[in-house]
Amino acid sequence: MTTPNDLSVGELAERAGVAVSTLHFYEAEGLIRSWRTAANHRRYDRRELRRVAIIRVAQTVGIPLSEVREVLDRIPRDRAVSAQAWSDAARPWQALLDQRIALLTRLRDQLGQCMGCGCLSVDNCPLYNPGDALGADGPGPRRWIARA
Amino acid sequence: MTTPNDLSVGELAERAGVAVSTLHFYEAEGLIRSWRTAANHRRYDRRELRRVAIIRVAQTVGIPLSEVREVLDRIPRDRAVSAQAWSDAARPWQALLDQRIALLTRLRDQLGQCMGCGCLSVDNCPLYNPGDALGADGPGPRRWIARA
DNA sequence: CTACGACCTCAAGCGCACTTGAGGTAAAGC
DNA sequence: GCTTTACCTCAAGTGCGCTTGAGGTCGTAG
Repeated sequence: MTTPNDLSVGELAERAGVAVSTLHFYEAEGLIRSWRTAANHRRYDRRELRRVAIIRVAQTVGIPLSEVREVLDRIPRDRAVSAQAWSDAARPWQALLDQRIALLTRLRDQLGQCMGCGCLSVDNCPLYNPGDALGADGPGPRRWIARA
Repeated sequence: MTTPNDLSVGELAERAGVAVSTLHFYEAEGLIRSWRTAANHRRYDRRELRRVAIIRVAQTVGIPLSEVREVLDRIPRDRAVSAQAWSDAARPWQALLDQRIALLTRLRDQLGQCMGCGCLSVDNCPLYNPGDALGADGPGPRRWIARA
């Protein structure tokens, strides 16, 4: 049983729209935090809901969890957080979004033309600039994020 | 040695800005095609360069290779392809880009506010709508693609 | 008293998009 | 002849973001 101010995993999962296993995972990754009941069950402060929501939004934008953690780590848990502080935390992501929107707009406007004209190549295509968007080295899936 | 009209893997890799291993991979996945010399070396028609370029651009936008293949498969190799045909092939991706740009714009304009106001939740946040963008089921990384 | 559901842990699996490594061939340059 | 370089194959590894499975605990309802 939970009070109106703390949530079980099941409850948090439902309210946040994610699987219980996902919350376990986020917690193991240090993105959210819980304490335990006598029965060793997790309890979450209601405010963790906001963190989960932010994680999901960031995922939508393609921000890796490691970066989400960096942002979340700067937000204190022991005291009230002003709306301003949250907005400030979101600032770097807004810049990222700006870049990303610009890139996609460029792609949209030129894709048909470029595919048609055959100009696509490393040297001379206005779109095809690998360093621009696909910077990741090493194995694993390429991430599309347009990094600064 | 290659004639001006066909390329070795190394040449194609350099001109396309990808690793040789990537070309091997794309070929195994049926995205590009080659024939072999007497020494069992791959030779690519120059036009494969355009295919590789398109694959990379699609990757930038986050389109999975399976879908890229579907598009490429509709483009004939045995005859000249009109600019119009290429543009037509790009059409579904343009629609996707439109959606994606709209989503990101929405995010950019509301992220700071939403993070600040604490409205983020499944029920009532204008941004936080999981079905909207994170539709993938099952294991594996979530893809952010806003699917139609 | 037993069944049920919700929770727990830990290890392993999965899908994608590649890369890396081991072991080998074939032609070209010194 | 020897070395270098470019290529070949096939199997296995990598990183991310989770899910799945096996095996177990706890507390309430019937």
